[in-house]
Amino acid sequence: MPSSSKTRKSDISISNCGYSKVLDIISNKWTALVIYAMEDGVIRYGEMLRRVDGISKKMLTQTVRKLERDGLVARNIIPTVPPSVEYSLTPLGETLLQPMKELRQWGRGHYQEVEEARASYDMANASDS
Amino acid sequence: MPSSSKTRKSDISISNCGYSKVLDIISNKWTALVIYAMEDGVIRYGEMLRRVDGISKKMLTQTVRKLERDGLVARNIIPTVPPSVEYSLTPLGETLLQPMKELRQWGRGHYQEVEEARASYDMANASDS
DNA sequence: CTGTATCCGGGCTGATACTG
DNA sequence: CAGTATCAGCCCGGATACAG
Repeated sequence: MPSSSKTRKSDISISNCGYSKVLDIISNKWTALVIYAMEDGVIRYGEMLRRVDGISKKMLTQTVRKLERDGLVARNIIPTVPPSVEYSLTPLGETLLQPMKELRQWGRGHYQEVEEARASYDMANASDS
Repeated sequence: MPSSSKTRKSDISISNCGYSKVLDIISNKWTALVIYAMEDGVIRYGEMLRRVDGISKKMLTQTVRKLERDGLVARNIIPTVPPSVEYSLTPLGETLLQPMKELRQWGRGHYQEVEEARASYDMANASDS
């Protein structure tokens, strides 16, 4: 897993908007969930593994590393035996938490409408190929 | 392209949060960009193709169809020769636009910090494998 | 407890060509 | 103009095993 600054796919054509840059950060499957696991403060690795339901160790590490690289998450290694590692949001990460909360609130408030729209759409197009 | 309501991968373990549901809508590569192309009002297919830099016809259609199914976008077919199709946000879509704008604003305001953090991180870990 | 390494399958995505 | 169809590649992400 190179920590290179090599350009990724999303660098090619989505650099004008400024919004896409945020997506590059939070659009991964687990990123947002991991951030939310830290919204109440410091949390340890194993605790996150439990809190973020369904995530694997691999993806948790990968996600948290990326967030650390982006400066949104701080990692604090406590040299005990066995070792423990604490994660928390940086001040920068906290500023991102605000807009994300609004998005979550939108989801809670409107997702049912979305599901109804889907059902309605599928109903109307049920006979199509 | 089935319009089936078959469960997708993201249904398995990310149904508790309510936030993930929003991600299911906007986390695709192009979805957010397409929504933004409509933020100023009605826009035609070809115009979007130009406005959303780098998107292919296939992905534009696919993205816009999904949004239509989710009830966020309205499609208005004008029976001319050659035909033209207008897209616009539904009232529900407009409500989503608000939180998204805040996210975009965050990106504009903080992305430079993120880039600096990345550079710093890469610098510190340059010698690693 | 906190990771890392490897395999591998599926879906997203781009490129291209075709259609009404 | 506004799509659809098909092919192929690549990366995401899950499972599993191993390590400090």
